[in-house]
Amino acid sequence: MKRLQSLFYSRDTITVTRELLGKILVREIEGEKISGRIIETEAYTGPGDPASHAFRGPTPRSRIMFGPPGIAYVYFCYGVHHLLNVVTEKDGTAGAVLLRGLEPLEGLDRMMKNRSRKTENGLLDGPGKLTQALEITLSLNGDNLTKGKELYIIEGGTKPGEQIITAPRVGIKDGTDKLWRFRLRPI
DNA sequence: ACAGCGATTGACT
DNA sequence: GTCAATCGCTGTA
Repeated sequence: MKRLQSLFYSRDTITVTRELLGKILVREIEGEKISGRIIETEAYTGPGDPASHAFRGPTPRSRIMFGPPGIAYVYFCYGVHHLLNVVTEKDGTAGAVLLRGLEPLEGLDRMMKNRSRKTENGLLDGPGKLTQALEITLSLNGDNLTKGKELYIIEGGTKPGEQIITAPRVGIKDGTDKLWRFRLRPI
C-alpha cells in the first residue's frame, strides 16, 4: 500500500483531518508490525483556535506545529498519556490533527499486551489508548511520517455505507463552538 | 523561579 | 456518576 506523502498533509487542516479517516496508521517495532484503521480525528489550527497549543504562537513545545507537514507531534498530557498528532499545512503555518481512535488491524496480541487487555474491547478508542497500544512515546516526536521506518500512514478508504459524524471537540475549554471532531459511523 | 493546570484514563461508589 | 494519578509546559513575577 502507498504511503501518504507530504502533499497530502500540506493542505488545509480541516480537510486533512476529515480525509485521514479510513487511512491506516502503521507502527513498526522490533521487526513487528502494529497497525490500525483511523476512525476518529480532531483538527487543531494556529492563532485563531483557542484550543490549540499553537494559539499564542510558537513555544518550545508547539513550534513543531508551525513546521513542515507530515511530521509527528507527540506530547505528554496529564502526566500520564502520550498523544499523537500529525502536522498539517505548509511550512510556516500552524496546524495538526489529533488521532483519537483506531480499529485494530495487525499486531492485535501485542496491542492487547501493551494495554493489559484480554479482548479488543476499549483497546484503541481514545488518544491515550492508541499511543499506549502502538508504543508511541516522545521518542517519536518530530519523526517524519513520509520517510521514517517506525511510524507512517498508508492509503485506505471508507467502507460502503460508512458515514462521517461531525461533532465538537472534547476535553477543551475554549473552541467548543467549532465542529472539528470527525468519526466514522455512529458510536 | 514557581504555581497552576491539561487535546485522558481507569478505578471506584 | 465522581475522582485521583502525575509531570512537563506555560504564563507570570
